[in-house]
Amino acid sequence: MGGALTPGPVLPRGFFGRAAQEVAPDLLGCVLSHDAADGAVAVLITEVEAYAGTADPASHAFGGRTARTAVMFGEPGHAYVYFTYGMHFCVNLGCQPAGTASAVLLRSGRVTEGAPLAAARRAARAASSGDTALRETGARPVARAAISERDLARGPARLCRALGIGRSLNGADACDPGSPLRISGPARAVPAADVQRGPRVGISRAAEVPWRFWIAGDPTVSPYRPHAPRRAAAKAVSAPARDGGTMQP
DNA sequence: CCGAAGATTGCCT
DNA sequence: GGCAATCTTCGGG
Repeated sequence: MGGALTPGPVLPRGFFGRAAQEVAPDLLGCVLSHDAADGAVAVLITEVEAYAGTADPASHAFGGRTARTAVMFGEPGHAYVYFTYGMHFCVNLGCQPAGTASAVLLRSGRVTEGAPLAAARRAARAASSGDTALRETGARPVARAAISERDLARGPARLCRALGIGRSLNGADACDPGSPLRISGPARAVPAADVQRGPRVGISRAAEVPWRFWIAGDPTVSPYRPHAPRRAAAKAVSAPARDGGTMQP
């Protein structure tokens, strides 16, 4: 109970100087903190995924360094923040020495500090998007149930939203005690028997590699979803019909 | 320059 | 359980 959730000191950079699949399970139970202008939020990490850089077909760094993935090739312990699906941010922590790209994606967590602020950030997002249909139909907004504490940072994009992590934190040094974004050691070590592993979520390549790690039984762990390719937008009235008619269900 | 996919989420039926 | 929202990134022409 009392005091048990106080995080340890900021992790040393050497912690990240290993392969991502070794670092990943050790990040469970650690605490990511962000001090922003509107307040501080901290999250205890409950679910992560390892990405092995140029050697991993599922990694953004597969095939080499680009402007987007440059942080992963730099000094370990820095945040690789990327934007996806036109609306979501996700945060990784870089591993391996400079020159070698790899990272651990922080997928889910439990808010341990600043829950009201985290809830406000999540609610603001819900209210500001998806209201096109409301305007077009003239319908009034439906009263939205409060976001449960469990869902505040459940899933990589929601974790970023709760923490207020955006593009400006790309490259932030999470091992610097003076940084606004910091990663601290666990308040309590997670017993090895409580660490489970399985396939990574939502990737199309190397989906069989079991580099997702989570705390067994934790309610904030996001559900597993296999990769679902997005259907090509059918904009014209006439269909392309260039597939010869064969389709597999 | 243009096209296509994407380490997701939330609302729809 | 299906699918729309929304835009950056990167590779190919």
